[in-house]
Amino acid sequence: MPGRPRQDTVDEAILSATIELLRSTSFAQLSVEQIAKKAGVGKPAVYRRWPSKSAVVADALARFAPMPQFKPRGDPADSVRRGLVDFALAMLDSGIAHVVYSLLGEALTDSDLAQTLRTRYVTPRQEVVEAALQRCIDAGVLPPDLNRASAQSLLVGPLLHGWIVMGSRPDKAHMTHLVKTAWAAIAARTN
Amino acid sequence: MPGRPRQDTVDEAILSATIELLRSTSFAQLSVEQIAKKAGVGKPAVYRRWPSKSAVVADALARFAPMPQFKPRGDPADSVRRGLVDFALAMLDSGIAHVVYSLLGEALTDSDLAQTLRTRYVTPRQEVVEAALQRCIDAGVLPPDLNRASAQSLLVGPLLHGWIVMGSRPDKAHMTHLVKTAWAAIAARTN
Amino acid sequence: MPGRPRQDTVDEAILSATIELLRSTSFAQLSVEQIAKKAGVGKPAVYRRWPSKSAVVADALARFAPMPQFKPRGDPADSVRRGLVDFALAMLDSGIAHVVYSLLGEALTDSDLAQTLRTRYVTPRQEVVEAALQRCIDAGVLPPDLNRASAQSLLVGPLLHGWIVMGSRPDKAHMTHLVKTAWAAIAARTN
Amino acid sequence: MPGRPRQDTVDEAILSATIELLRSTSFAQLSVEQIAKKAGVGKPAVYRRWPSKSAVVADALARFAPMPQFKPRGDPADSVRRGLVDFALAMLDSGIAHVVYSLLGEALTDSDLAQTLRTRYVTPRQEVVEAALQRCIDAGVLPPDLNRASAQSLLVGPLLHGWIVMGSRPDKAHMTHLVKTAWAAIAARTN
DNA sequence: TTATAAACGAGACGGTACGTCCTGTCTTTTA
DNA sequence: TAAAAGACAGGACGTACCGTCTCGTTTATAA
Repeated sequence: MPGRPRQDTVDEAILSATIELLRSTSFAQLSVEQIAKKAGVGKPAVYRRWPSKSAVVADALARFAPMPQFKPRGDPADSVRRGLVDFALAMLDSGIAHVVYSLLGEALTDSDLAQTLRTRYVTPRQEVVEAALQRCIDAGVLPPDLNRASAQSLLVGPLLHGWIVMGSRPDKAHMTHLVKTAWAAIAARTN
Repeated sequence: MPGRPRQDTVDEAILSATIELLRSTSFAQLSVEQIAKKAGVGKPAVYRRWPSKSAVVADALARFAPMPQFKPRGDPADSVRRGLVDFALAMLDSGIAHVVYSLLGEALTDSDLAQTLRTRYVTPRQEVVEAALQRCIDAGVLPPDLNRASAQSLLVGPLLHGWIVMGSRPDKAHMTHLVKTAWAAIAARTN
Repeated sequence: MPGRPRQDTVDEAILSATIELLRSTSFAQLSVEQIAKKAGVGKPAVYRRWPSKSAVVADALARFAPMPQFKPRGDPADSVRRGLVDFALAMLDSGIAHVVYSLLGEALTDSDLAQTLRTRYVTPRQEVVEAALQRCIDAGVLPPDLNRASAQSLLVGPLLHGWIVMGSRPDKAHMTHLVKTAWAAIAARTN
Repeated sequence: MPGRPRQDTVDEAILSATIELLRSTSFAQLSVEQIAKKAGVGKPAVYRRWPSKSAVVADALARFAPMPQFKPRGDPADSVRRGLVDFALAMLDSGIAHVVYSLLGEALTDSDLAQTLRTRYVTPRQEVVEAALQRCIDAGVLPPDLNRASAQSLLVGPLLHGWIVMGSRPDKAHMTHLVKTAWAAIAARTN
């Protein structure tokens, strides 16, 4: 197939510029023009790759947002609890957690965006958590009939809830407390 | 002091138009011009009352978004659990829950908005939940040293978490399950 | 009629900027963005008044291009001949004669532009010439059954023909020669 | 020298496509991209051959625009007059006369274009007319000291003047009248 | 009762950004 | 090495909104 192929460096430059800008800008205030300028790229180079600002941002998150990590060795319950707390802290430190909320809000009235966001951002992270939970089940520290979706909501939902609604950054101790409490609940009963 | 006083009907028309539009539009796509047009009002009438689109939307949420309601009689624990589930369902039915996420995301880089949103939207709702939890403490079904912030995060955080990340509307049974599990956790131990 | 009225100063600024730019730019290279910037005006202020670049330029010509002038006293034939030569020289000196050709070319595939250009630019100038010719007929120096359209073509057509095709600026003597020769032809016979 | 040679068919395709498009498009609206697409050719193939849109169009005119033709036999004056009228009619019928005006307008602020246009379009046509006039001088029907430039302006200038400024297509009779009147003037006196 | 002054709907203002199209150049594969 | 194909940086297009500023009108005090 003839024609000049797209340069991967351009993709990279656009996504990097996007993440960089989002550290100091809200999603609504971010503009494609800023992105293109910061990336040293023409606007059409952006639109050739993504159909909208939302899509660029979704991809930038997929590419650069933190991924939960769980140590496969040692106490599996502890691995999950520590991994989730570290993930939440990494989100806070990344400076882009606010974008996730804006974008999830947008996605609820834009099914294309929702599709992208789930495939590229949400699902990969859920799968990592799922695998960690499975190790706990295999080790017998979680019940075999655990409802995975519920468990994820109960463990992850509370972590950034206080931060997003109150704006005060939670400390590690508080997060550890939250995840331990939730863990006790899901470990105690059949889900 | 002379001069024509502001008409309350204009405030009302603007906020109603805003909520109406938000049922079918994302926050980013909503414009003040649309709001003014739909409200049958000039743009200056909007800017005379609020400094920005965000501020209008924050006020519209404060005015029209569901408020948690708890029956003061009967089993206090059941009152809290039922009240929270009903609140979450009301948010889903209102068609504006997505705006809350977008707006909370915006608020993290806009302290004026954050201030408004907390004062007018978040805090009033937290206080209602707080009072309901206090009734449980008074009745002895929750420990007296309960950490209120943690408890709210653990109870509320999971409820819409699955919906926002997966886009599938949770049913009442699932929500009831979530809130019961979380409740068991906070009731069981000292927080 | 409600609403803030348009400012005449904005019209003026846009047309002046247009003429100014056209002295050193071809019609094809001129951009609405340049015009707006030079006029200290937003692009929408231009598009609120005219539907296209062509329309702005047509109006600018109508407003600022030279108008033929004929002395009503003295020898009427001499008045016409001198007036036409002076008009041609004024067009050359104005630095915008080239635009007339580009625009007439555009008008042939754009009937809206053609309409504007004729109403606002061509016809007013033809009428002035027509009146001067009529004075000659009244004075008996031109035949009463003169074909006006032919006469105008024969007198005006040759004047800038050499300039436009060869690019060399004709001098006054040459133009005087052309108009005198053409005059002899139309005065000699019934048209 | 090695390598693939240029295909003459490409030149041909580009110029044909240009002329074809110009029958229904103004010069300003024409784009190189359209030309390339219509010619089934890449843009670089165009830019390899011509430096700009203007240059392509100038060459297309040189290649496809009508050329004045004069019968060498019979009455030489009649030959010139008929030839000029037929030429003007051919220009009208070709559907590209409007381009000539736009392009001449552009040429006045673009000396490269002016150069090309004169060498390839204007001069060849003037030379043909010049030769026809010379035959008239040789035959004694025009004065030997005829100013050729003036004569061409007087004969050719009026022909399309009415059409371009009024937009109404002149008929053959009217053109014949114009050229005869002008002819009488230049034949009558020393130029 | 009459100023005065503010709010009203409307809409123009200087701007910014949109998403598209085109420019003229550069880079790839194919022939 | 020229071909087509098409990506590249850049710039202009014409539109939608931004938040501000007149307009002419309406409406309620305060003089």
